[in-house]
Amino acid sequence: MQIFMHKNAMQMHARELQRGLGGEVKPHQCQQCLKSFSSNHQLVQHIRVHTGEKPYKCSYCDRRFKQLSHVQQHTRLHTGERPYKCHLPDCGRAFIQLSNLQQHLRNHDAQVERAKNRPFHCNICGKGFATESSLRTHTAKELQLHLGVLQQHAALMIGGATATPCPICHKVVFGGEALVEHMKNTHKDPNASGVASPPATSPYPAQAKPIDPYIAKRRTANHPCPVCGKHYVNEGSLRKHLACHPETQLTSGLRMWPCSVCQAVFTHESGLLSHMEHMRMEPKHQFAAQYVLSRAAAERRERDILAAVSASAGGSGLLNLAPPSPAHSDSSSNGRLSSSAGSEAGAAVNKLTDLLRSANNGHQAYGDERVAAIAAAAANMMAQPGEGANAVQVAAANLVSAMRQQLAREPPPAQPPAETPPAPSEAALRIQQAEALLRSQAEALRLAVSQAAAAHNTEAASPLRHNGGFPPQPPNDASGQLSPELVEAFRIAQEQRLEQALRLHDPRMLGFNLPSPVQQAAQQAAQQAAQQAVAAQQAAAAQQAAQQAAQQVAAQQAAQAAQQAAQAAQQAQQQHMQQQAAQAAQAAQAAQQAAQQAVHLQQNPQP
DNA sequence: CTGGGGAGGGGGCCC
DNA sequence: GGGGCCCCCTCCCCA
Repeated sequence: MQIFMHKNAMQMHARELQRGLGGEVKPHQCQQCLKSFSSNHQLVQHIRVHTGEKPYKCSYCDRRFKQLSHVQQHTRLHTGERPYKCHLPDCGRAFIQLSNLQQHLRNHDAQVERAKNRPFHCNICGKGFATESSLRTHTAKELQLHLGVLQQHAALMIGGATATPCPICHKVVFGGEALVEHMKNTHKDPNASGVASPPATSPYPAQAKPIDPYIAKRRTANHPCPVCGKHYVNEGSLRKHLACHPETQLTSGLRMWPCSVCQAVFTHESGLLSHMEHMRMEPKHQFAAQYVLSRAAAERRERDILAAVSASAGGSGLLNLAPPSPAHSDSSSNGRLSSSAGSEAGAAVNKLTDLLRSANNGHQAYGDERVAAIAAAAANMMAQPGEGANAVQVAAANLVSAMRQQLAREPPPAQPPAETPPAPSEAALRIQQAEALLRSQAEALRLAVSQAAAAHNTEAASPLRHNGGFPPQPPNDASGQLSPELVEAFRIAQEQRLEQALRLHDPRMLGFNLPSPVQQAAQQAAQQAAQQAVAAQQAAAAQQAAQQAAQQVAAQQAAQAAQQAAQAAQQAQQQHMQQQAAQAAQAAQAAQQAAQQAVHLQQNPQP
């Protein structure tokens, strides 16, 4: 590039010299501006500047130009041809004009220079800062904005691989059937199929009559972002905008592995890992590389540990649930407890599984193993003998309550008639939301377990207490054995945490040893985690109290308490007091759960 | 406000 | 002489 620039500069300089020294005669002068040209052809071309004449017309649209070359350049807008490609690794951008590529290359150089001057990078948005203090200021100021972005990402992640953008309007629908419905209803396409379009070499959808991107752009701002819905007048603006939505790579059900630093995308995890390995010393990639590589290593360790735990504890769990791994589940068991379980907890799990299945509206394969495993784990803990209710049991009750509430949630009041059941996409979305909720509940459960273990500090406590709720090794004796369902529940919680850490590029969530510049941030994160644990404990205590009160007094009082707590939660939410709202909501949940249990006890008095 | 890409247009050179 | 191509500047829009 440097050579190129020098060449151009030298050419320009040579021309100026030639003119300045009078080496070239320019007999053709414009009568309006008195400019001189060496040929009549150039003069005629120039005069069009004054007359406004545009003799060259685009064959694709109505635009006209003064020079033929400008038509040719413009035509690339219609054909999509981008002959000037950036040769730099991990870029691959292409341009219609060479000058745009040259400017782009200059921007690359400028970026490298800025990266040198700004070595402190935000783990979330990637912005660079010259000093650590300015980075801290940014982190404190932009936290709300970051949270918004992360929530947006999380919303799409709930959709996961079933989130499919419409090839015409780019609206995101969930599932192939929903896409078919959307194509029929919105685009009047009777031949719509849910099959994703083949990988397009062009950024525009493959159709019998291709859409002219330039015409489309000139007509209206009809380039909607499939994630946030904002519209852009041209493809470039949308593509630029899409850089802030890495999850838009999740099209056609094919999982992609994007680098959040340089926007490079890989079709396999190994590609991303080798990319990070290669870029780990580059300043902008430094943090992201460390976390991505660490996450991959941690996941490998997890898989090994789980395999060891399953091998040693398999079949000896309190609940004889089929192992959660898809490889071990089949259509006959389908996550349902065997009849040998026979316990009340087993019945509860079976009921929950049925609820899941009915709410799933026929999509039985979706997440059955996971949610059934969580339910089994929760019921398992509830059924364990102990000295009264403890935090773990209460948290488990909370989990089950949340599942019941989520699964019993009715569709919106304006229900369609019975002959027109809700669209499969809605049902699938509800299930996905339910799973997201259950995952967060599993995380809360993990916190409650570790908090309870730390508080009581008993020797008989679960082996979870020293490692954040995740069982790292097989138990030593039969009394300390964990059921595979419980292992799965905690594995899911851990997996969720890892996903968050990956998306945040935040080492604090992984608990790794950190380099000194980020230790302070890690301490802050640890404090926040401790606060969360305290909040969980408080909520659990409130639940416990409500549960006991309901059992001792009456279901009516508990129901009243639940109503009051729900009102408090609503009030707190209105005041944007999210933490208080969460606690109140948990209390409400617990009270409701207590009410249900009290009713159950009244109806089924136990000996 | 700044950075970056898209796009239009003027002018020069080569064949 | 004219067509074709290239270089470069500039403005606009968007994040």
